[in-house]
Amino acid sequence: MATSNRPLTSFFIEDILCLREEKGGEPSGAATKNKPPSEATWSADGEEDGALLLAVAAAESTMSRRAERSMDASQAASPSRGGAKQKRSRAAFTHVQVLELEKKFSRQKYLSAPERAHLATALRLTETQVKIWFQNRRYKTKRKQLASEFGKDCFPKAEVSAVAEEDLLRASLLATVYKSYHPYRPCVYDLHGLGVWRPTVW
DNA sequence: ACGGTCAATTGGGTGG
DNA sequence: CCACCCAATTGACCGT
Repeated sequence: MATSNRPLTSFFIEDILCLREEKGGEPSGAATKNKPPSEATWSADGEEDGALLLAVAAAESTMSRRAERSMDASQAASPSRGGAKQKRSRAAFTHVQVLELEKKFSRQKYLSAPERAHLATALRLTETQVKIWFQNRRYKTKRKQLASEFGKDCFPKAEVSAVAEEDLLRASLLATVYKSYHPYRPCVYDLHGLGVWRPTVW
């Protein structure tokens, strides 16, 4: 049961706000029985942090209207513990947050605990949020892939693989981000010749 | 209105 | 137990 994991998930936003204030503090309860950082494999990721934090900071000033409203709503619905039923809040991650999550996901579908903690801190999300995002993302990818494979039977020539489809998705996401924040350069997303990202488009 | 998207929840399973 | 996973569902929010 997830409840053992996170009993009061409706207070996620509160956690985020706490994180913002305490700067990297652990969200209370849940998912934070951290293993020792033995598996802290920050080979290439360490050097991204600067840019990452910059990007997140920048994103905060150019936060999407949707996310902004979401935050406002969550604050308005600040929990009166023990009172009436809490209206479930649904956080809307900023473009940059999603972008960084996507970027990470494109390289690895699973995160170790330290990796998750690191990413969560960098993006100012809770570890649980990062975990759930990856969970949902994997499931989404799988569904898409199954759908496209099923579609292939009906339309054998439709070789638009799930991967290519996702590239398009990312590309459009990138477009949105860069339109709203130019200094965050797309060259960051060139995946060492993997051909996943096409910064030259920009 | 309404359908789509997506973060969050639920429930069942696995491994250490 | 606990943390994590997948799969499915729920519910808030958005564009139309």
